[in-house]
Amino acid sequence: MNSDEVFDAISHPMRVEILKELANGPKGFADLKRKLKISSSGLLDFHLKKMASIVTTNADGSYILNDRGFAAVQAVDVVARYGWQRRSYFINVGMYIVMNVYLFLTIQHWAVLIVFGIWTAWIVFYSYWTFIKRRVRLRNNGESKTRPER
Amino acid sequence: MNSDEVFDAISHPMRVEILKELANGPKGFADLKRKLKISSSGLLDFHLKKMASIVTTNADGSYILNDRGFAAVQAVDVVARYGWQRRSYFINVGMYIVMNVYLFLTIQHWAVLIVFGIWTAWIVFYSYWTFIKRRVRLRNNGESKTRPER
DNA sequence: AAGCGTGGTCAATGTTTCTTGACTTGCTGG
DNA sequence: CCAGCAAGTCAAGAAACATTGACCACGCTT
Repeated sequence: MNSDEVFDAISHPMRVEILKELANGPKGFADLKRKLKISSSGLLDFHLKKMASIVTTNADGSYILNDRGFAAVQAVDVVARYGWQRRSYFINVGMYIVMNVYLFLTIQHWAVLIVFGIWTAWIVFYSYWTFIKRRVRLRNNGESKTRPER
Repeated sequence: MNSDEVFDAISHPMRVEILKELANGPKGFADLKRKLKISSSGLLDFHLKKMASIVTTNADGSYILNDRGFAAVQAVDVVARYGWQRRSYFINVGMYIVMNVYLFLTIQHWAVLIVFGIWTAWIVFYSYWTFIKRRVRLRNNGESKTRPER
């Protein structure tokens, strides 16, 4: 999926508003105009045209998001929600440790090894995903401050 | 986190390139210039200034991403990777079913109920997250086609 | 001390994007 | 049958963005 187009389509505050409106279901032209308090039809038309790569129309002519549109909704979400991934990682790993220790102590059965093995594989993959691919950091690195204005 | 600024900062192909470069570690000015094959210093300066909300400098003056910058990296990733979420959902649920049936048949022990209970809770939450919050769809809904050019 | 590399700034200009407001077309209720 | 609304289109101007190229200051090295 070519992301340039998608980010172009959501790089204006009004378009992000439109995206959020459409994430809640199909909306007609006048409907969007009212909800976003846009006085000019031309303006809404302009922005809808800029969003052509993520918005389509359904059978009755209402605007809806296509797959890339929903991807865009998620992108907005990810940006708004960044910081929680660290926490959910610790919850996940904590659960892994507690549950496996518990199972080992309570059940003496070889099948527990299967559960343990698969769960361990999952945690290894999840750690790789979190820290290597998604570059979530345990704490901030040598970041100092924003570039000084001169 | 105000997402408008973040999407503004990555709404140009060159800035996405810069983002990807910086995701691999700190880079100096001339370093970025070489890697991205930019001939003009002014151009790089312009784009780095547009990215001020997601890029900062570290102690030795190299450019690095801040937290919002890494969120942006993820946003790019999410857009590029949309479509895999459906698949990973099915893999996850499939694993849940196979493993629990297997455990029930192999181990006759009440502690299996604990595993089953927690795992079920997780699957319910995961389904909610996937379909309600992230709006991943099992198949396309009444989407017809892109808005016709007139 | 002259030249080179790093790490920029700034003004000017061309290109795009945004916004406004006037206009069109088709349908519907009174 | 015509007023009014939905759903737009389009031209023109203002504002923002992208790019170029000239310039500057510092440190190193030969």
